[in-house]
Amino acid sequence: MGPATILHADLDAFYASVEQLLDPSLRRRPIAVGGGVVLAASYEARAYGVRGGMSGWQARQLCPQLRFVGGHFRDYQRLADQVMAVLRDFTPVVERISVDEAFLDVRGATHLFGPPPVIAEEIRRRVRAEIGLAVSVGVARTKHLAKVASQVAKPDGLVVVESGREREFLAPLPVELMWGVGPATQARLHARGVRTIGELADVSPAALQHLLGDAHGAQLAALARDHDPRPVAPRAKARSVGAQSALGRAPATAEVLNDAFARLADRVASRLRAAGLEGRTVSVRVRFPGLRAVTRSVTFPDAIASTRALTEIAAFLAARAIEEEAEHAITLVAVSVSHLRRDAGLQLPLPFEPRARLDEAARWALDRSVDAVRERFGRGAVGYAPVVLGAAGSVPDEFRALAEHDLAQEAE
DNA sequence: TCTGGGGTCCTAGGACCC
DNA sequence: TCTGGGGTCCTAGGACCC
Repeated sequence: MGPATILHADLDAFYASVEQLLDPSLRRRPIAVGGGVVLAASYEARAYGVRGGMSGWQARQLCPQLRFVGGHFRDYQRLADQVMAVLRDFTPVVERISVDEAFLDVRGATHLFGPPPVIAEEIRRRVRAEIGLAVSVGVARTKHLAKVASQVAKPDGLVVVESGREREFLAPLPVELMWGVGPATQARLHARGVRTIGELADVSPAALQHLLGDAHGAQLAALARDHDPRPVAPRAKARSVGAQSALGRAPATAEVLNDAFARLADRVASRLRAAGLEGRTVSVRVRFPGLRAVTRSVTFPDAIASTRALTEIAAFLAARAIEEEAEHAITLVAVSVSHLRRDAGLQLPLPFEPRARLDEAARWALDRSVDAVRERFGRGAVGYAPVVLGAAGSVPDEFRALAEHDLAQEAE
């Protein structure tokens, strides 16, 4: 059994903490970032039961004096990047898993900086002193344990799980603290009388697989017994790139679909081209009032990366799905491209609809020139007509960018 | 009065091939 | 006129994560 050298560092109530850092009058007060939906709540707001993901009105019911603040999304990215830079001062083995959290393996850093708990405290001290934010840290032998430990450490704490005491640490904790246990799994486990990780470890892997499916059951059985071999590693290459847009309640017309998918396809295709990627499969998701949603996808022999091809394919798939479902209103549309590969440079004509076969190479070349202008003058400088005119997107691009995964890894 | 946006992985059935 | 098994790919849906 190896030593506990894996750290999980997680910024506390990140968006809300940044707002309180930027505006001292918000400190020690219940605030929420967002409007229609709570993107993040300060700890003062959480004391009232306010949680991320809640609708705004629901949050106000719980906490009438709740202050909603606009998101300074560029500052979130900037400050989180500074925190990551601090982490990289201790080891290059940093795996960033979202804007505000990361794993580190400090195995090779102890001779310079001391044992892992000392490194963890130094990280917390520096992030507090240099950036002004609280970061909680878990230290353990595995990623899963380190992550659970940082959750237990919050707010503004440090929890070290000593090597050899892992199962003792896990046993009393509720199952929903485990990576991979969400509402559905939690409900199934509770129905079986399993509430703690210790109780979960007492269930046979076979029984868990029967209850939760082969892969998921086996994984939870392993994690509950503290078997987690995953190393801290840079992110694997991206497998899909997508974008979505909530529409409120919109009529399911061709105009709405064309406009929405033009905007989404523009985002997705630009990111693909910037990363030198293209994809063979286009998937579309349409959500109807009542949260029911359907998915449609199509896979081509050749990959695409042009905005126009993606727009046409996505709008076509969505229109067909809406017709099949006999719906007349939609609340959300999404498009995603998968089966990614390095762009071949040579773009073949797309055999999607022979009548309207357009030269994919020409579209791609046009898109590249649009990308180049935007790079110099900004996104608003140039765009296809529906994108420019339909710029009523409710969410700023800076927020979308926060959630994007890094595509800058080699694919295939 | 009903949850944003960007992702990953798994499952199950059907088509198709050997 | 159809028995048996194995593998891959595609599609649709769902759970989960931040």
